[in-house]
Amino acid sequence: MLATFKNRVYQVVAQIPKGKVATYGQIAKLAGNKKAARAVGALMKNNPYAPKVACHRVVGFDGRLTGYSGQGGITKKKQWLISEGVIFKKEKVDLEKCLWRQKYNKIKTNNF
DNA sequence: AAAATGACGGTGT
DNA sequence: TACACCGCCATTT
Repeated sequence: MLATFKNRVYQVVAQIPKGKVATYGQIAKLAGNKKAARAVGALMKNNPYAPKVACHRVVGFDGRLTGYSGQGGITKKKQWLISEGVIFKKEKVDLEKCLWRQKYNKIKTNNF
């Protein structure tokens, strides 16, 4: 396993749980470069690890469905996500509920 | 090695 | 919502 950027991206994407989605920027950040969101998309297009890599669970920063070279394109991707339990707001994903969170925010043990 | 490419992110009209 | 522009980055040719 080469520690290249793209491999890290595939590694991260493969960890996205069902019913959740991640943004290109988030993945890029986890991979080491939060500004490499664009590069992430390009890597998804190649997607040599498909279907192991859940490329369909990757959405835009606003939950917007961009890209997807798969069959049916965006429409199919949308349906696919819905089937996994992802909630949709019009043409966008409800990031408030379905955004993948690798790290949970520190819980306040001493509230008040 | 340099140029071209793109499934982004953000801002403006 | 649509369209145009620009900045950014890794991969590919």
